[in-house]
Amino acid sequence: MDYNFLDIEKKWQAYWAEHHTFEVKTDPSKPKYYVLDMFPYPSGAGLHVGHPLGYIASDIYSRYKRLKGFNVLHPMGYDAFGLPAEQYAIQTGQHPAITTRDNIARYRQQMDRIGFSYDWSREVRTCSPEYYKWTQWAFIQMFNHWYNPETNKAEPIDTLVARFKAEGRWDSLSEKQQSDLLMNYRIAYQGETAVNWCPQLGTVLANDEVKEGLSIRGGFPVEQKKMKQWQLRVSAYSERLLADLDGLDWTESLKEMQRNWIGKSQGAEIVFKVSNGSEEYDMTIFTTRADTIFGVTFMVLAPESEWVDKLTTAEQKAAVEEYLLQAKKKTERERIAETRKCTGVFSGSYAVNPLTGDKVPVWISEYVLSGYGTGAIMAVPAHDSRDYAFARTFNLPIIPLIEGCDVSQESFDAKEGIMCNSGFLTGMSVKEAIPAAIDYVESKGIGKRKVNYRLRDAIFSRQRYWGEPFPIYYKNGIPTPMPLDALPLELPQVDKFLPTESGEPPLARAKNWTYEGWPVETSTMPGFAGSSAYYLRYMDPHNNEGLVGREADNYWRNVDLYIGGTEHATGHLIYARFWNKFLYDIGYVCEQEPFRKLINQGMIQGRSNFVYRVKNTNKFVSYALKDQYDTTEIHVDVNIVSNDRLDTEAFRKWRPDYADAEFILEDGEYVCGYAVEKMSKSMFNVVNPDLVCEKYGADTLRMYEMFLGPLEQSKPWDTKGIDGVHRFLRKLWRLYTDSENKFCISEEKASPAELKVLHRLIGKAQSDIENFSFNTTVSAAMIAVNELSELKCCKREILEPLIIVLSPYVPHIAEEIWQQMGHGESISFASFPEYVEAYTAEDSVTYPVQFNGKMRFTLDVAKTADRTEVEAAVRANPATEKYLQGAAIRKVIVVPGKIINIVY
RNA sequence: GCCCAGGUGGUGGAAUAGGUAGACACGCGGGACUUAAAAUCCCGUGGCCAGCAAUGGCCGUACGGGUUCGAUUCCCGUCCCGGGCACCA
Repeated sequence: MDYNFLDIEKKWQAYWAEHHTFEVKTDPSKPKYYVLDMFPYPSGAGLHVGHPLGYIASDIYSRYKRLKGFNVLHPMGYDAFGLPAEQYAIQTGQHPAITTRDNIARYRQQMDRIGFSYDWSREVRTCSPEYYKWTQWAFIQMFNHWYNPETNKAEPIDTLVARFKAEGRWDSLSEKQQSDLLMNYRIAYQGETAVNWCPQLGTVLANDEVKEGLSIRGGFPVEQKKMKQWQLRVSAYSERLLADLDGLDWTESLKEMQRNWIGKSQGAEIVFKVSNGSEEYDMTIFTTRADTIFGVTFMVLAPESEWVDKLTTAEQKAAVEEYLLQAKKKTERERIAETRKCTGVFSGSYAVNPLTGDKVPVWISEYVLSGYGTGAIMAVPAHDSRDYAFARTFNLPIIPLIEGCDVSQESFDAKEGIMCNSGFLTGMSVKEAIPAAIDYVESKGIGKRKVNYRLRDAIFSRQRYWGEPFPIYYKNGIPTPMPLDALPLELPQVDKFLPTESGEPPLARAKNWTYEGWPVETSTMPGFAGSSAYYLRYMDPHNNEGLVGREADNYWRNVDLYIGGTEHATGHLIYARFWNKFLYDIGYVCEQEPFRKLINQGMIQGRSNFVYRVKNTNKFVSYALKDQYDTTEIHVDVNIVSNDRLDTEAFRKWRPDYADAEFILEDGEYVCGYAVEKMSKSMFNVVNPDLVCEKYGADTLRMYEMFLGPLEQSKPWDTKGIDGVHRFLRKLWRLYTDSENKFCISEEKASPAELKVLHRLIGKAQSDIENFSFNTTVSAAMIAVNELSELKCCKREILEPLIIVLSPYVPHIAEEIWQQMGHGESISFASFPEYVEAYTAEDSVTYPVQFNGKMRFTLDVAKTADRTEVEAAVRANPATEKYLQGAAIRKVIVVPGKIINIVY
C-alpha cells in the first residue's frame, strides 16, 4: 500500500498527545481566537458520522487560525447531566455517574480518532463537583441579586433592602415576610407557577422539552400543574437580550427566532370599569390596537385570571364553575388538539367602555392566556380573528371600524385603512389612530403606553436525581443559601433514583440531606444550568478561586466562533446570553455577549436502504421488479449495501429469519430502494465514523464531510461518494513520493505555471475559509493537485506551501509530509502562505464575444487596454465582419475582464 | 395562520455588485494496463434534433410574467419542500 493512512494517523495522534501540541496558555503577545463547539451530551449510542460535522469545521478553522498566528483556544467537554443516564439508572440500578463516565470514554476515543486539535487539558464535565461548584455559585449570586429597572442591571439585594428600610416597609415585617417580599425581586427566586408536569418522568419539563403535549424524552403525556418552583428572572433581561442581538454575527434567521421568542410588542394598558352588579372595580387590559376601542363588544378573561372570582355573578356561578372544571381537566395535548374550537362562558358581569360609555359583557375563555399581558382583553371581533370566531360562536355583535372592510365572513386584521365609527378617530389612518388613541387615554388618566414581552422566566427546578443540587437549605422554612465555602454541595448517594412514595424528588431519599440540621432543597437544576457558562470555565478550568480568573477572562473575553445545531436557538442560546449578562452586571466578566459569531451546522441525515419482501414468503424482489408483486418495504442495514446493491450473502447472515431468503434479481443483482431519513438505529442507516476511519482514514473522513456540501445545510450521508476524496489524498501523497513510495522532493525553482496553480489555491482557500465555504476549497484543492500532477511538479517551493494550506483539512498526512520534508516541528507551528503573484501574469485577457447575447468567438486583448481600446479591437476584428453579415452595429457592450456583447 | 430559509443533470453540489450554467466529485458507459481481480490511468456523460465525422442548431436553473443587449442571479405573482412559532390581544 502506498498511502498508509492507518499508520500515519496513529503516529501523529500519539505525537500530538505526547507533545501537548494543542495546549494553550494566555499569551498577551499574541492575538487570541476562541473557537467553541457546543459540547455534546454523551449518549450511550456513541457518535455517528453526523455528529462530528461541526467539530470538523471548527477544527479546520482553529488550525487555520493557528497558522495565521492566533493563540487559539479550542476546548471540548461534556454536557453530562441529563435524563437518559437517569432513566437508565432507574431501569438498571446502575449509577448515572458510571454510565456517564463510560459514555464519555467512548466519545473521547471516537473523537481522538478523527484527529481534533482540542486542548484536552481544559476539558470540563458539567457533572463533576469541581465544575458544578460554579453553577451553584452562580445560582447563589442570582439569589442575592435583584434587577433594578432604573439602572437596568442586576444589583445586590441589600440595595433593595435599604430602600425598603428607607420607605419604612421593612422593620415591621417578620423574617418570613421579609423573605417572601424579596422573593418577588431576586433574579433566582422561588414562585408558584403553572408547569409542564410529566407524571411518568416524575419531573417538570421546560417548554422546549415538550412537543405536542408529550415529553421529547420518552414521549410521555405532560400536564399543567401549579407548583412552587425555582425560577430565573430571565424576563427582566428581555429588552437587553433583544437589543444586543443587533451586534451579533449570527444568521438572520436565528436572530429572528430569538426576536420572536422574546416577542416584544408595543401597545397600551387601558382601564375598564367592571361591575358584578354589587361591586365596581378598575380592570386593566393590554392591547396593541388602542385604535379599535370603539369596536369593543365584549371582554374576555383567562380562566386562571384573578378577576374570574370577583366578576362571576350568583346566577352564572354554576355555569362558570362547570367551565373552569372542564378547562382544568384538559391536558395540554387536548387543548392543542382543540385549537380554534371556541369555548367560553359568560361571567354575568359587565364592563364599561371608557370612551363610548357602552356596557359590554365580560366572558371567560381559554383563548385568553393568563401569563401574558394582564390575563384580560378587550375584544374587537371586527379586527381580530380570535375575537371574531368567539363572537360568531356566541352571537356577539361585530362593529366594523375601517372604511370599506367586509367582516361578514372574516375579521379584518390588517393594520391599514381609514377609521370609521370611531368618534374622534374617524377619518384617520390606522397608523395615525393608534398613537392618537393612546395619547387620548393617557391624557384622561385611564391608560398608558406599555411594552410587553412574551419571554417568560425560566423554570429552574427539576424533580430529578441527576443534576446539580441547589445550595439552599430551609432554616425555619425560609430558603437560605449556603455559605460559599460549603460548595460544592455534592450529589448524595440514594438507594433508588425514583421519587419517594410520598412523591418527593429522589434526593429526599438521601440520608442526612441536611445542612446544620436544617433540611436541604431536594430538587435539582435543569440541563441548561451546566451549559450556561461552560465557555467561561474553559478559559480557566483549574481555578479553585472562581469560575474564571480576571486575567484569563480579560484575555479570552468571549467566544469568537461558536458552532452548533439550530435546535438550541431558543433554549441554551437565550439562557447562556442571560447568564453571561448577569455575570457582566455583577462585574464578573468583561463582555456583555458570550458568542460573537455563530454558525449552525446542518444535520447529516441518513440514507436508508430498503428491500422488498413478497408478502407471506421469504422472497425478496429487486427494486425495478417490485411493482409486479405484492410486497412489503423493509429497512435493510446500509452496511451490507454498496451503491444500492445488496450483498445477498451478508443479508442471509444479517438475521436468522433471512437465512434462507431467496432473491428475484435484475441483471444478476439485487437493487435496493432508498430514502433520506433521520440517522437512527431503527432505520439501520447509522454510519459509524470509526469504521470510516478504519477503511479510509480520518483525513478522508474530515475532507469528505466538508465536501458533502455547505456547512449550514442539511444533507444526506452517502458513503459511496467518499472514494473521490480518498483518491485525491492518494494523488496528493504521490506528488511527494516516487513509484517506490520513497519520499522525493526537488529543490529546483518553480516555473510560472506551477506558481500560478499554487497561488490560485492559496487565494481561494483563504477567501473560502473566511466565508466558511469549506466544500469549495476541497474542489479547488482537487483541481490544484490534478494540475500539479500533470505538470509532474515535485518542487519544494510549491509543495511546501501546498501542504500547509491543506493541513487544517488533512492534518495527519500533512504532518507526515512535513516531517519527511525535514521539519522538526509540527506543521501546526508553520504559517499560512502568503499569496504572492510571483508568476509572470499573462499580458492579455481572453474575452468571449457575443452577438445579440449569443457567444460566437473569443478574442485576446491586451490586459492594459481600456474599454474603448477593447471596443476598437473587436470592431477591427475580421470575425466581427463575418458574423455581422453587413448589419450595422447599434451598440458594443464591454464588461472589463468579463465579456464583449455586440448588439446589431 | 404567521415568520425564516430554499427549489440547478441520474446523485451531492459549483457559479449570484447580472456576463460562456452544470466547476469538483459520485454514479453510469467505453477504453488502456493485467492470466484475472484490485488499484491506477484515459475518453464520454443536461435534454432534443441534424451529420460518417469534425461540428452545428434548438430547449434548458420549480412555474407564469416583467426589467435588460444579456437573468440561475433583480422585481411581481403562483406552486412545492424544509425549519421555527403557534390562540401572545
